[in-house]
Amino acid sequence: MSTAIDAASVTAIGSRVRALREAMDLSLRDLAERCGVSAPMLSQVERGETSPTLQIATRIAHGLDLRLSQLLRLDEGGAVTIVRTEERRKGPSSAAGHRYEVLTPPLPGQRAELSRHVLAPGTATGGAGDPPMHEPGARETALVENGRVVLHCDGAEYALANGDCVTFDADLPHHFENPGPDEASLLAVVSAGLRRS
Amino acid sequence: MSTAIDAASVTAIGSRVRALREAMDLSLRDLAERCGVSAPMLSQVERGETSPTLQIATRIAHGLDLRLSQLLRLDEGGAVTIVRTEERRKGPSSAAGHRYEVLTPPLPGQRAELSRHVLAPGTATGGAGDPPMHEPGARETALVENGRVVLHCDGAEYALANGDCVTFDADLPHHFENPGPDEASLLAVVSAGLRRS
DNA sequence: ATCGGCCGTACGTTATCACGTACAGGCGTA
DNA sequence: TACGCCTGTACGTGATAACGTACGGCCGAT
Repeated sequence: MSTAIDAASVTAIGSRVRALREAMDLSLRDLAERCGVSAPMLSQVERGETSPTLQIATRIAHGLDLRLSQLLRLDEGGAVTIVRTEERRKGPSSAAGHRYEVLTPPLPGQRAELSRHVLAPGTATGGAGDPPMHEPGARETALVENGRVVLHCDGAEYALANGDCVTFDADLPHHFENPGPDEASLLAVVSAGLRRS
Repeated sequence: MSTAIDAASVTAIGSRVRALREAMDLSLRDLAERCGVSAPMLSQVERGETSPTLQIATRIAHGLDLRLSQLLRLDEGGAVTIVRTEERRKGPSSAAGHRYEVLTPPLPGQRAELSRHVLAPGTATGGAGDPPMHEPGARETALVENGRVVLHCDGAEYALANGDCVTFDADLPHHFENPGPDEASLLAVVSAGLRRS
């Protein structure tokens, strides 16, 4: 089932490996020694004649000083995508005092989603209708643009001032709160984002 | 060689698949039908008793509405890391008219690097000493904070106004230019960041 | 010209992946 | 209780991934 797509991506991996290997100026045997995979196997993989095991693929990636996930990241579409200011997707203006916009395009291959959140004094993200918690493995980076906010993450609190940048596991329960007297805004980068069907 | 690491990550993948499947409330046979892989195979993969082929792994990922690269991204670890405003790493102030700061911590597990670039009128990123081009597979998202910039990517040019957001493959040759009369600043999110040895 | 060394690939063997079927255990219903 | 239905796993078979070895082709050195 869907073997066509599979085959395509598999051969893509192959040429990718070859390109990287040649870019590093390694012979098949060099790479074979680096990663513990036989040279003929590498040759077959590069030519798309076989689909390596995750185990083997991991070793190949490591031999190229890559993580397997990085090696496979050639799938999702290339080119350039622009989202103009007026095209931004607005989040539901549900929770009082909290509004946000998503700045990145809604592509499935998108690895990082950028959004800007504005919090009125005394309000917080995570109200009903807000994006609550992220999928397992998700990771979030937030930059405080204006004002002060408090990050509540997995029970703990972290006070953040203007310009501070915080990174945390987004699959833990979390939300941002604006305690101060002034309006606060922050940029959030969520890297991961899977989706139910 | 390095079979220990392999085994670890492979079994990790397994539990990951199981967690995701259960989170989607699917039985083995449900997922089997969704992705075209037999239920017993899925069971073995989930328990780490076998290392699936890239082909099979791809199908499994698709059955979970994921790209394989996303499924494998469970590597690097967690917690919360804060970079205060005054702790930011400054980029080399080499190129005249271009200065930048890195906002995210220098952790190896970091998936997305956030940086702010300021361009004086008539200048561009990519001068000598600047971060030139990114590793293969890297992907970059940029948000124009102030002024106007032109993205040069792989030969083509893209005019960006204040507030525009652009996403592109960062392993292509690219740089930003500020043509306008005013100073321009932009936030860049680079997701990937691998490293040669 | 000829040899040595390295390149990438074709061959044959073994290990194991992936399948279909068949089984033990839990749950709601008749 | 006994039945049907579903869950997840053990078994045996065919396909194939991965190995080691061996071959033709290319380049530099002697």
